Amino acid sequence: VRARTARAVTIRDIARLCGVSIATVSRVVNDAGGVGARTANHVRKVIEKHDFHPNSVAQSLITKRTHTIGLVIPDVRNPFFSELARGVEDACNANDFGCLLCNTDGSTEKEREYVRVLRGRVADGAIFTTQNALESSDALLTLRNRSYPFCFVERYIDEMPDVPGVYFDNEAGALQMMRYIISRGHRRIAFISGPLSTHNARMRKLGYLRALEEHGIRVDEKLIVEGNYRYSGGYQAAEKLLAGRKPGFTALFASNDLMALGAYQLLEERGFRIPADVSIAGFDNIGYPPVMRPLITTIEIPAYDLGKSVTEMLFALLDGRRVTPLRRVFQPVLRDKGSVAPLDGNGARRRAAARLTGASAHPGKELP
Amino acid sequence: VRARTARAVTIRDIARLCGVSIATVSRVVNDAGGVGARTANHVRKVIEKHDFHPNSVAQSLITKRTHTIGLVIPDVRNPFFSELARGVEDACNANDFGCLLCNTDGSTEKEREYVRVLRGRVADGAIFTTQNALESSDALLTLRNRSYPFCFVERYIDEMPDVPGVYFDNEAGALQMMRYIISRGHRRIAFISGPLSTHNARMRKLGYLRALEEHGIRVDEKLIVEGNYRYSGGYQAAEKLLAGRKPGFTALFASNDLMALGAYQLLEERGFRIPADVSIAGFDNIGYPPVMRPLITTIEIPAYDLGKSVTEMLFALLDGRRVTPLRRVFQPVLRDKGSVAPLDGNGARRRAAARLTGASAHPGKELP
DNA sequence: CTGTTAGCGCTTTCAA
DNA sequence: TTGAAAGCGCTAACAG
Repeated sequence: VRARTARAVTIRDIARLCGVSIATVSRVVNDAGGVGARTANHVRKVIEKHDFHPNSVAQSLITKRTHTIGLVIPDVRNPFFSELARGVEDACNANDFGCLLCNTDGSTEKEREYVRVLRGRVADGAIFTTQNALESSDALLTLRNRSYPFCFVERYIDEMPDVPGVYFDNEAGALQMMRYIISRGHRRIAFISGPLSTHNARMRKLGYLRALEEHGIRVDEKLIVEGNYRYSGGYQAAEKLLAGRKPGFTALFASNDLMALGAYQLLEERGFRIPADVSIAGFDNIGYPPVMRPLITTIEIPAYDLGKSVTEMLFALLDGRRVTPLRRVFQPVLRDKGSVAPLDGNGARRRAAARLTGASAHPGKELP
Repeated sequence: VRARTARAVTIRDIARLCGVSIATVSRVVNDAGGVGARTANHVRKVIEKHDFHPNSVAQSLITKRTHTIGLVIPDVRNPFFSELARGVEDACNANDFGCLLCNTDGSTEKEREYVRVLRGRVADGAIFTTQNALESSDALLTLRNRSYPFCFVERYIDEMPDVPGVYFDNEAGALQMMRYIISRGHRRIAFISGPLSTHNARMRKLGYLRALEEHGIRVDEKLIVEGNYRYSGGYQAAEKLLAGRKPGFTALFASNDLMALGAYQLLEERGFRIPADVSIAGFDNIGYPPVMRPLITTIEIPAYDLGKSVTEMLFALLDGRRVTPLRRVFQPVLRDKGSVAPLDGNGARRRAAARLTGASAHPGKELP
């Protein structure tokens, strides 16, 4: 298979074929006007006939625009990011831009590498999302120093307050969920945070703490565990929370749905019924097919809209338009799916304790 | 916010700063050799100091390689495609390539548009996946005529037998599943196909039919419904299958997991228990968090591997290497998750009929 | 209205 | 070992 790209027809070929200069051809190609109707038509016909397509690399070299942006995310397979990516891509598409997909797996190394590639002017600008804040910011700092246009989504870096971004009000979301849980009568509420190196994890935790304070509930450090936003992390965190054998809580609030589900598995394995024995709440509102159970009461983050929104923000930046406000913040919506039960007195806790010796509901289940 | 890209430092700047020619700098940058050690070191130091990065657009113009490929898929939000995309991206990354994400939603219009963009030499090659075969092939035909390098994954177009591709043996997968279902005692097996305009849907159906023939089971057209690979499509198809009020089947085989789940919902709403009353099987093995129920016995398609594999195939094409074989076919693996129950005599069917008047298990559930 | 010309930033002969 | 020079395919003044 000899598949090397054939020599493409160039603007010069068309010019020669039409007996005009390449400038004229360029003008009709770009609808720049200033070309006689007859000439223009003829040129168009020849272009059509020979299926000429301008070489966009050459165009980019001179216009200094590639019409491409980079999207740097941890992993497209995470439903949250694929949703976000789709929002970005749709916005790009609407503006005749392409979107370069960059998966970092949260690795500073990979992110740095992508930054290197992007600033080679492969992309006109870039969008960066969640990452451990400090470690990788040096790469971003050089970008900023070169005044390379970029925006953040759900990524907050203290050192760069001037970078435009789209955010979600994580603290408000956690606060709202906590108020709801508390309104159902719970006072002993366990919390599984995200990795506290990330800004959003810290904000969610802040919301949790704020709510406790607001209701005069004493913070119990034994009820707080740091997770990693992954399923297995939720499972392990729940394991840790139950270490003392006595479930010191009637409700469990995980910082994202995946961890909530991981915790759900552990709890179920230990014989707890949810929400009868323990209530569970999550964050993200990952969309699964409607029949899928369990359903977790959660906070919805409009990932698609976040993606679309940053992209438009980035375009404003690219156009040299004023970006106001510098930050756009999306507000949370609570999605009640019934996994937080009302608490009648101390009942749930006592029942839970009683079930502790019960057989595992799902003995041989593996973690991913 | 004035964010227009600042003038970047160019090779000429470095040359001047070093007192050498740009050719020398170029040699150093590309490790082309033929440069004195002292000069090279000095140049490297200056490059480092001024943070020079070669403009890749200019490089591309001359080398005629952009180090980017295009990935054209229906929708990243579909877990199958995000998995595939990740495989593609990883392979790209390993070869210092970028991956341009192109979502078409199955629209011929969008696909054509992307083809136009890609052939502008934005990408060195492209990967195309599932789509209605005939309608959009004209765009692909022009690509081929221009000998633009591209490959298929899970997309088969009769008119282009010479395009390299990576495939999944859909017929074998369906056959394997059917044999399994039949081995459990089922003879009345309903089938929900994918859109028959696609090759893989036709192949899966073929596997279904082949298995029936193999076991001397008469084909009942009333047990075959065409779906659309979507959740709602599975729901509606199941509705149609139950139209006569009597479930004329003891097992239901859907051409993908999403439809299987949609059908599951309908069946459950109608009061059937699964798999006690009706068995259900799917295709794709979409990965959900481990606690999630229901589990559907299914055929696994290694989407990630498919993606990785085509990408490597495309790279071979780009290198002018011989692509052999022209087609790579991945084989199915059955994942038993317990949704296909053994059938004892006619029991299941009779029980199912009896339950028909029962109340809906999930009354107010909405479709997406 | 149209053509000439000078690059965009880089790679790559070809000479020295 | 190094440099000069010729482009890659196109756009954008600037003349005519």
